[in-house]
Amino acid sequence: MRAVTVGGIGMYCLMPRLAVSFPFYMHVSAAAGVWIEYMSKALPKRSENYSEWYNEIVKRADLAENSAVRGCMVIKPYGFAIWEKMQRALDDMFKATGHQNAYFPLFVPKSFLEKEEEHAEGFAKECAVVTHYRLKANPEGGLMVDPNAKLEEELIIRPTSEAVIWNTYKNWIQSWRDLPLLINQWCNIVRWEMRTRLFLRTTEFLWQEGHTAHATEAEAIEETERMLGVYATFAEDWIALPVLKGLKSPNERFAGAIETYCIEALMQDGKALQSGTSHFLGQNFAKAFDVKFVNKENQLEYAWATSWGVSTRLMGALIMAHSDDQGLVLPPKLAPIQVVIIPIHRSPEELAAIYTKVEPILAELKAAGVSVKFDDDDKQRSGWKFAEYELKGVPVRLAIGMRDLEAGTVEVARRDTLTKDSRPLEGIAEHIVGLLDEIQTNIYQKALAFREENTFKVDTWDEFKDQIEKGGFILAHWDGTAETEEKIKDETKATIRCIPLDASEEDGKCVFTGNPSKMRVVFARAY
RNA sequence: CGGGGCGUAGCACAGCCUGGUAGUGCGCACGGUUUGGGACCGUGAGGCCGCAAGUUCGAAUCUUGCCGCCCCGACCA
Repeated sequence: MRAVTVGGIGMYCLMPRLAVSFPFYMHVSAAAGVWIEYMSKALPKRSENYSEWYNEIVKRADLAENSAVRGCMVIKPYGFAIWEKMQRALDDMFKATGHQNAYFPLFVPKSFLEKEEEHAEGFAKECAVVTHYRLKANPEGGLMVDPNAKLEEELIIRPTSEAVIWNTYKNWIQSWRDLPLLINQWCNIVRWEMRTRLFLRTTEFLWQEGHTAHATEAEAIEETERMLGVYATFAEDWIALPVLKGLKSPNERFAGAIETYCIEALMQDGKALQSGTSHFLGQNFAKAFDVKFVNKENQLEYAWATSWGVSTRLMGALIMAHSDDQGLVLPPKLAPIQVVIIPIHRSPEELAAIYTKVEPILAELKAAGVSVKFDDDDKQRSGWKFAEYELKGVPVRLAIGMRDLEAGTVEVARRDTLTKDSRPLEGIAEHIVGLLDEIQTNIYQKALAFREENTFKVDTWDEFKDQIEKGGFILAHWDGTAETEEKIKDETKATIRCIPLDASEEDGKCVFTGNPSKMRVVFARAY
């Protein structure tokens, strides 16, 4: 990180000395406002260094920071507030589809993890293992692991909970009357990744994992697809993020699954981000953990399983999908603060006068369910606040000063378009409620337009290699073999993101081998 | 695990080549002037210069070893 940030940070540090002569640029916004933007505090530009831009935005918008523990982040209050809003919305959707929350242990005995063979193999390489249960004073100072406190059996810190949960389900499921069993858990998990990035890939992360058991294959598949639908709806309606729904190729399938469904989103740098997965697990786990039930015909059967999850990676998707060079852009539905009101005053008397006008607006907005902050903090000046709330992605900003009091107006600024205009105070709350909806829609439409502009049908290998460098989703024919997929990955770093659920049959030739193909699949480089 | 880079104040860095008062900017504290797009001036606090050993009269600086972090690859939600 250090090497990369030198340019950016170094630049800011030089600024004060050069302030007088340093060029600033103005950009005239579409509606009325003119922005004067001093570059001194600017973020790195997306166009120049996307990943540095991402890292800086996460830190400077106070979302998260690297902790003292390798690969693990501290999610800061502002970032966590966004995550909580995501949790709330998702949790409501889970409940509405009949699920209940429960909690299972952090530790998975090694013998449990071993039981489903593919599952074990898939996760073995990235497990944190607890081998001892006690420390003792080290004669050379500090503490040491007590060699006498070795665990009989190692405990794995859950990389996912299928094993513990299906071991539990064995005791919960006896009859078809016990099914379906629809459980979700919110928790943290650990996957020992080689390289980590805030929110996108951390050693420990927060997620939710749904684990359901069903009496029939059809029911389980229906559940898998239902939850994929929930994820897609959440992504589109809340994150304002258009997603492709599809199936993973066998190579990319979850370890232990018969079929993995996913939602895939396109980020502004042209890379794909897997944003959620829903797995049809067949009877694999029921067999591994001996979960049988008596069906209506009084016959013993193995239960059918699904699991599905989304993680704090969604925060990464949220940031990368919408934000700009001024900072975060939050969809109103997930913004911890939807509206900020900034008074512009010189004295306590002026502030008091402003507040008499602001108070009813605050009340009206709160009554309408809008989260609004009146920032009369005297320690910062208004200009500083403008920049700060832009950095933090607050969707709507109102500024009100003495000029407005005289004119009976208020300045309304939109974060998504960076426009501002002056409006009458009269009826402002109602206007804002409508504006928040408009912003939510606009952000989604913008992201959708971006994805459409960056989705390409490609039919030749040369075109493919060329386009993959430029980024975006590539729709291409594939012969359906793992070998071809592997070779394409080796040559281009592109993977099959998904086989779209809504793809129509179309005869064609595999872009790599020329073998016959019935359908286009989606290729991209991915996070 | 392979290849690069870096550890000096809360943060970002300079100083090291050529050994001898520990420096700059941001931030922080106090005071004043300011306040419609990241204010300015003044004063001040803040350091085991990653750790250990060595060379030397003397080490942030030279040597050796260790530890940690970051970036690029392989692995992944």
